[in-house]
Amino acid sequence: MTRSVPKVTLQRYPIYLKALRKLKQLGVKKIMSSELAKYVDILPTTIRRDFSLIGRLGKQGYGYDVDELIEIFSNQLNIDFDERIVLIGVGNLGKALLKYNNWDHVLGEVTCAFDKDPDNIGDINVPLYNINDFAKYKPQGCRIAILCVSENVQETVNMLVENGIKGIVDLTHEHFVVPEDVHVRYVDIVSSIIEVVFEVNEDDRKR
Amino acid sequence: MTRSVPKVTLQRYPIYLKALRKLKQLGVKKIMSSELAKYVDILPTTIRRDFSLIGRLGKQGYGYDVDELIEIFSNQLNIDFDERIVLIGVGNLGKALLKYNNWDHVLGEVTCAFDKDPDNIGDINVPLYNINDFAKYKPQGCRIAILCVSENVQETVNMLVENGIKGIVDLTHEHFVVPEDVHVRYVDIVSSIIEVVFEVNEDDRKR
DNA sequence: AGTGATATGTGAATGAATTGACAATATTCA
DNA sequence: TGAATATTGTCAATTCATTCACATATCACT
Repeated sequence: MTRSVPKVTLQRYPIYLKALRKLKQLGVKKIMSSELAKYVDILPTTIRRDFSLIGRLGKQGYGYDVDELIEIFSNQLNIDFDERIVLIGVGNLGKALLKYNNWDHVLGEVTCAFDKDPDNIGDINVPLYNINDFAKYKPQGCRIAILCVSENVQETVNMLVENGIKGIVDLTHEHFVVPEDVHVRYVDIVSSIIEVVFEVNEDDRKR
Repeated sequence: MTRSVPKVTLQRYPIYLKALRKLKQLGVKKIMSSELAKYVDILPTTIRRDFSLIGRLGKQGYGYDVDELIEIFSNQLNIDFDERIVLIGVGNLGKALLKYNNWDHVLGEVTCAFDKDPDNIGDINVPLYNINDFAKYKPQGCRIAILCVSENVQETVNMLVENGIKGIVDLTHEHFVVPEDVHVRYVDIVSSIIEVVFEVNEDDRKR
């Protein structure tokens, strides 16, 4: 992973990983780009190109070894992350996410959570602290935060950034701004719905 | 919206819409591409180009009218409040989503929910039916489903598709396949985290 | 009303991503 | 063991997206 990976490829890696896991579960041992292509609906060439950015993962005349591929993907992605992730805001959604915390062992789990009102939250499976003590309890080297708060979003973000957070996965519906060296990914169901609706409508028009 | 809109532009529309709503709420009446640019972190030219695909929305020497823009976007995107959306699978996550149901009045709320075990679910704020009765209780004209099940994913998807679902917003971690006229958007926190981590790491390397 | 200032909309240039085509190479089977 | 087969990895061509640069249109002010 030394070369710069196109943004779009980056978006496809998780798709591959997910599909490969499923295939493994189905007992598939080897796969070739053309089969995988049908499975994930991405052209074989694109797949091979994407894979080749990580290394020579396949064997000519044979295909790719599923286990090996999963291994390599996880490692390659994992190198880049023994990553400590914190969850900010333990409301309904935050709680639901924590229950997911066994995220397929795809990445480091959520290390701890913060909330403005930690006393009124039931039992959760990670340590929970007051958001005001973020500086104090922030795990060493933690750079990534999942943002689930519903109030004071901008203020919270500012505080996180001041304390070294470099990447935010945003689950609020609020808009906020960050310095340019901080990366945000929006996880927004509403936006996704809009996009799907739009696609469906475009299809309709064509017919 | 007669011309085909680039995929990437499509992904930006919801970002614009969200930002514009926020601006409106703050009392902003007009905005120019350069201001909006700082706000959403997209270059002014890109913004203007994206907008121009819909029509001549702005006024030279003046900028864009916020209200008007929101209006046009919503219309053009066909994000009516009429869109009937169903939720499939009312587990932790599904329940958390239902609590969000007042999605900023951006689009139609979730009309009803389905689960394989509707009796063991507490109080929720929409009608709840057994997934086996989907055909019976599916709202008229409903095309969009939010998928939150954790088991029998493929089977569930097949059933939905057979019953006229054309767009799926997928919150499972499972891989599944759909006919090509069905559109899927993955909402996957794990993937998002992976992407953010990548970006942060890439930044690190550059410095 | 007319003129200057300003921001849009877009053609042309650049840059990024996808796809086609094939040489290189591992595997398989005689 | 060696030839035939099958599939990868990658160069080159193409398609798609971004950005530049400026002509064009609207507003604001005198």
